[in-house]
Order: sequence, then C-alpha cells, then structure tokens
Amino acid sequence: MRTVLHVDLDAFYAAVEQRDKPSLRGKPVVVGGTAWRGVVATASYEARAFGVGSAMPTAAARRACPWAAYLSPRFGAYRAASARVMELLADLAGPPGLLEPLSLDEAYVDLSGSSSGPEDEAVLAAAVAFRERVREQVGLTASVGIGTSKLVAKVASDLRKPDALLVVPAGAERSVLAPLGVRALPGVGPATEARLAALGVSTVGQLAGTDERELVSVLGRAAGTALHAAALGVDPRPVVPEREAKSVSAEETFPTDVVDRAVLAGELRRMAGRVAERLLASGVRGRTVTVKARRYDFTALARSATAPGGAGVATAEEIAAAAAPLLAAIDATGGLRLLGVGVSGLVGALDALEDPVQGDLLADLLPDPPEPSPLEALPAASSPQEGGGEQDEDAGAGGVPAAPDVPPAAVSVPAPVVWRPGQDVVHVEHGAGWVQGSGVGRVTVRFEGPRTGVGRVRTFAVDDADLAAAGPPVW
DNA sequence: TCTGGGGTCCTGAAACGA
DNA sequence: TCTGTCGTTTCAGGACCC
Repeated sequence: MRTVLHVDLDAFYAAVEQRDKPSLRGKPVVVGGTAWRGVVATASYEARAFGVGSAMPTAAARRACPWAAYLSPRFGAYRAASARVMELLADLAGPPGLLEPLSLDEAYVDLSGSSSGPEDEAVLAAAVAFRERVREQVGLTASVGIGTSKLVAKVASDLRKPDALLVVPAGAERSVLAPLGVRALPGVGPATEARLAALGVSTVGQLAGTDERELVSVLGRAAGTALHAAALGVDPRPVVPEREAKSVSAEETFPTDVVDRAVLAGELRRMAGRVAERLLASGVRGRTVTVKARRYDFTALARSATAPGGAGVATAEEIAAAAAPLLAAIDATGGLRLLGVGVSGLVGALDALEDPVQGDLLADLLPDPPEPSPLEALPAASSPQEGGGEQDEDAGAGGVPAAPDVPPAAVSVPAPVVWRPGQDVVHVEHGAGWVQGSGVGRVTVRFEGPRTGVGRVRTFAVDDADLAAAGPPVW
C-alpha cells in the first residue's frame, strides 16, 4: 500500500509578500508582471474574491481590483522560503528521503516505507505537525493531501485549500474523484476539457465510465490511457527525488512588437548570454538550440537545430551563432511580440567530450534481453491475407501468425493514424487495424513495447493488393 | 480578459541511414 | 549499383503546469 503526501503552499508569492510586509495582510495582493503586457503570477485570496486569478492579464486584474497592491516578484525571498519548507519536508520524509519538489511551492513525499496506508494515524499526526511547523517557522500556510498515489494526493490537496489537510483512504479514490469536474485532474486543460465535452464527458465519474479506446482515439494514446486510469484513481508514477533539467531557455515579450532584424538579433544575443550563464553554472552543454517566436497575431513558432557530434554548445557565442540562422528563417513580417532561445539535449561537460559511439558499442556487446521485440515479430500490413480469420484485439489468438508467442496486447497502436497522399486516404483504426479507402504508400505507426519502450516507429507499405484484399489486413 | 516565463511531455512528419 | 524497406533521429507544434 503506497502513501503519498502532496504539499502546496497557499497563494505562495502573495503569501510571502504579506508575511514580509504587515501592511499588506488581509488586503488584496497581486504578484506578477506589472508592465503593460504582464500577467498575474499569484493573487492573494483577498484579491481572488474580486475575480483576480493566475494567468490573468495584469491590465484585466487592475480593472477588476484597482485597489489591490500590484507587486513584481522577489524570487530571492520565495526561494529562501521554499528552501525552509523543503527542509521541513525532508524531515518528514525521513532517511529514505523520497521527496520530489515540483516547483518552489509544491512537492510530493512518499511515506510508504513508514506507514501502513494513507489513513495511518502516524501519517496524519506527522502531517498535522508539519503544517504547524510551516506556520510557526516559515510564516506560511500549506495545504496537504494524502492518498495512495501522486494523483490522489494532489487532487486531495486542491480540494479543500487553502490551509487544509485532506486524507483519501485507500479504496475511497473513485468515490472522491467521481463527482469532480474533469479539470480537477492534472493534465486536463481547456483543450482537453473541450474535447471531452464533445463526448458528453464533464465529470471524472463519466470519464471513468468512458471506453478507453474512445478516449485514445480522441486524445491520443498517452493522454487517453493516462486519463482513463486517473479517473479510476490509478496512478503508478513513483515519487522521484532528483530530476535533472532537460532544457534551459530564456524568452522575453517586448513592450511593443519588433520588426527590425538588427534589434531582434541583439535581443537574441542578450538572451543567449542569460542561457549560457545558467548552463555554465550547472556545468552542462546542450546539443539542440531552439529559437522561439510569437508573432504580432499571437501565432507561435519555433525553429531548432541539433549540432552534429557530441560537443554541443554552452557559451553565449556558441548559442548565438547557432541561433542566428534559425532567427533568419523566421518570418518577422508584421513584427514579433516575443522572442526566446533555449538549449536542450543537455549533457555534462565531461560526457560531451566522450565519444558518443562508445555507448552503442557497449550496448552491442551486452546480451539481448530475453523478451523479443514486438516490432521484429510484427508482419507487415502489405501481407493482409496471411493473418486471415477474425481479429481478436485482446487475446489476439491467431491474429498475428508470424509471431504467435507475442500477444498483440503488448503492442498499442495510436489511433486514428491517417495518411493523405494527395486525394487518397489510408485510415488505420485503433487496435488490430483496417485499411480503408484508396491509396498506395507508406504509413508510419508509433509503437510501445516491453523492450523497445515508447516511441518506436514502424513504417510499412500499403499497396494495391492490400486495398483490393477482402477483409482487413492484420498486423 | 487578450493573453508572461520557464519548463515538461506528446505526437506526426520527414529526413537519414543501414 | 540501384531501389525499396524499415528503424532511428530530428523537427515543429500543441497542450499543459506552476
């Protein structure tokens, strides 16, 4: 039985400001960009009463609540407060140290090793004591949720905030989640909510009752399966103590849109310097440089390039040199309102000096895992007749003649996969697969397998024989 | 309302290379 | 040598989170 605790500091930035400036206590406080094009990062609960919320344009917030205090963020103060809270959380986590900070104001702790479940009296007592220490020693309030998974703990901490503690006992997950709106689930934003609404799904309970295949067809494989599991209260993600950054970037919205290429190039060099400072401070280099822009009409675009070899970039000069041709490829007609540059594919500076081929050689010397790759065992769609017979998506008995030892359940096919060469359409339905319409060419399908992991791609041909064949081709 | 900044992850298409 | 096949990598964009 897992016990996961989620901590969320209430209205964090605004709460730190109210703590440090007694005159602001009990009053509406808004922290965020105070410039003309700024947005709200955090609003105190007093400001939220007037309709001010995160991500709202500052201009709109000022109209809704002109009497609030509008402050620029003081990240130094927030980092210090966060560090103190994380220390208290580390004490709570104990020697196993399963503490995963998500941001300055949020973290997960895995207490499975020292408890019998979420409703364990000792866990409850520890959580109460932790919240008391945060109040006394840091001067802030925290909302805490406890459950059998990250998902349930997080939803629980959101449910009664601010300044609350909620425990979801093992077995009660579904009944707690069911009445909530789908937006209560992490990962469901406006776009996903709208797609679910089109299916007639607005609550988590309805989501749990929806066929997973239908969700996959609408949301894609990863989101579809994860959300369906989440609606059932299932979330196997472990608490991971250390997570290394995967990219470093800097971006800026200009006070007014910029058309002048010389100005854009200068801004890009300045931001390359900011990125380089952070890369050098953490002793890493990056292989891929991305230039991001938002045009006057708010359309976003990005151009990226990956440096050949293992050396990568790290200095301002290297980043700027790689970014310059990417910026040149961006159409700035009408002006850009935002420009940014980022570096990803990060490797330690020492790693970058090593021959990247060595890893492959080592992999070749190692014996293959016993599990056969489902990809190698898959017959191509260009042999539709070989499969024959009825498809059985779950058991797959007789459905994959070339590899009877590999159940089709080991392979998940994202759906729908649509290919359009000119006017022709090849449409591969979810699961075992159909080819409909007319068309000849290649279809690329991304697979997931026990050995290959997620993201492997198989490309296969579809020819006239497939399309003329009676019955669906079977993979 | 008119939309920041810094990230993560996912997906489809295309290029690449054996 | 040429061509088709197919796995891998890269690129671009979308959605989401705090």
